[in-house]
Amino acid sequence: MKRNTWQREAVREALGTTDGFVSAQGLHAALRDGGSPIGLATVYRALSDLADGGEADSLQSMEGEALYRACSTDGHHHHLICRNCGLTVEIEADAVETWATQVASANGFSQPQHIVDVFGLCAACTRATTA
Amino acid sequence: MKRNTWQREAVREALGTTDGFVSAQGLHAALRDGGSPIGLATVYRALSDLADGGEADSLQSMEGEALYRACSTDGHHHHLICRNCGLTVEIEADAVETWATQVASANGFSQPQHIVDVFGLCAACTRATTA
DNA sequence: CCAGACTTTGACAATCATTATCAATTGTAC
DNA sequence: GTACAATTGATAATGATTGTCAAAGTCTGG
Repeated sequence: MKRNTWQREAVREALGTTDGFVSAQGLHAALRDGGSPIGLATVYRALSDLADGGEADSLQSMEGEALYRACSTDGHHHHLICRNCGLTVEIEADAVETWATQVASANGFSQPQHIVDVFGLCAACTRATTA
Repeated sequence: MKRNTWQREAVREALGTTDGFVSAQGLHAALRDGGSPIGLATVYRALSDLADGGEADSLQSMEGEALYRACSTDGHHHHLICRNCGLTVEIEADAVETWATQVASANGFSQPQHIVDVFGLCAACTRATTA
């Protein structure tokens, strides 16, 4: 049985009000700063529950942290992430989906899963870096 | 100045004789089993040197480990990996390359990097699992 | 509203991969 | 061979994540 606790709500809301991807640690820090006495372990649990339930997406940052995000699009999609400021754009990639499936089956693989993410510098950060 | 030590050679060779991706820990264990007194830290250092020098590819497994592999293809390419036995197929993906670049610039992003890997069950493991 | 059953919490310890430390060792150039 | 600087490796340190378990919270049926 799943129960409704203010902690879970807090995590869900904190995720919702964040623009880009956040680490569990970062989200915990933010909640603490906001005055919430929530525990770190609880944030980890809530996040992986949300990810399991499809309410959040997760990915590994290039530094090896697990990052989470509440995504607006319901279905399967990928991300374009600014490696400087964290700005995230959701991208549809039907072409890539079918490509992945094809490549997999062409080589005899079943149950394909794929990791497809694009990192870069957003327009603003590109300007800032160049300047 | 770069020096040639038997340790570096050992790592290079161990990588070369491995089919799929290996974790640093796994490679170290293999070398030790083979009678080499090489140190764990050294394996890590050698691997990241090889990766830097373009002699090896690295990726993050779904379990959060860093995996390494000596790749035959010189240029940029991606991988199709069996999540059960580690069998790896190198795949060319021009379509994906251009797609990534396009998506990035369409959204104002510069310096695009992308992570594109496909995991699945290879033919053999599919049979084994179904049986 | 109340009790009891069952979850969830959270402080803390434990784990796991990886990185830093630093003295001892070993290539390399001359 | 000698001297110098890079490399090694045992071990400690780090940092994210997960396990533990008693205490506290939540839901359900009376």
